[in-house]
Amino acid sequence: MDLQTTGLKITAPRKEILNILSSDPLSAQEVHQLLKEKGFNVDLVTVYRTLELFDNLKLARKTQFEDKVARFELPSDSHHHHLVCIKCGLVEDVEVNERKFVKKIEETSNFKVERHSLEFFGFCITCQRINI
Amino acid sequence: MDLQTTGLKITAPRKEILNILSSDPLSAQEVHQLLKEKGFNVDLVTVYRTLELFDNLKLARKTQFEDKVARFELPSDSHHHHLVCIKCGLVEDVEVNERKFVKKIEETSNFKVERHSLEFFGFCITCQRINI
DNA sequence: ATCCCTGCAAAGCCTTTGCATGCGC
DNA sequence: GCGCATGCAAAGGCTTTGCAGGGAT
Repeated sequence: MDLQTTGLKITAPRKEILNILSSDPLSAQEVHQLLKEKGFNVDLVTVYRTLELFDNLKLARKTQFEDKVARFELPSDSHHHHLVCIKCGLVEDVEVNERKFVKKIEETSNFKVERHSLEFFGFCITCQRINI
Repeated sequence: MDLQTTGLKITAPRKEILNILSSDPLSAQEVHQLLKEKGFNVDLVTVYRTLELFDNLKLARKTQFEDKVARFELPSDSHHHHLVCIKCGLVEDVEVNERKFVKKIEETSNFKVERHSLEFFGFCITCQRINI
């Protein structure tokens, strides 16, 4: 769904935030910082509200890692997961085919699985070399 | 590791908190509430500190779901994951053999995976029947 | 003109920190 | 008695809410 078809307004902050989003999950604060660097002074509250809106409209997807800040990324066609570097914070996308798991779990547990989260934490290639 | 061998002290709050913990992941606030119900008035801050301590000593394991509150459970011998009911909040343990995934990911991505999180969200059997 | 959107301020919630008192060893 | 543990108060960080002014349609 996009903004026009819902009767919602296309505004400068919304356009800029949508531009900044990518397949890398960004926190509201990071988006806010990036906006500032580009010369757009948008209130942090507006960033939060806009990201929440985008998530509702499925223009973005909200994810949550261990660090308890919410992150937002553009939804990609393929369902994917993340590799999060514990040291430098780098986030890489990774594809995993976990349908079998979900199916098996539904069969053995009587749970109806709606969604799942699967994230990997470790060291990216750079940080492995730098030696902790 | 246990308290004695580390030189740490065995106190009433620590004993009670350890008693309350189970394989169900509980938040600090929930532990605090349960203590109160049992007649133990332990400060919420103490609960936070104790749970953090237990996690460090591996007496408990800290996990984090989507709701951004940390939860603590007794570590079971088997590495397991959770089924979280979106409606009633019930948490069930589930075992999944995901070693193959981790191995494959390390091979294809150059990431060194230290740990991962895998949680499933859906509807428990009761809430499926009650009809949302 | 209408209603939505934004910014500012403030509050809410979970969690952490500082400090003096208290308790286990 | 020493040093860690606790309680109380307060702060910190992320996020949400209230409200009035400004802007898109």
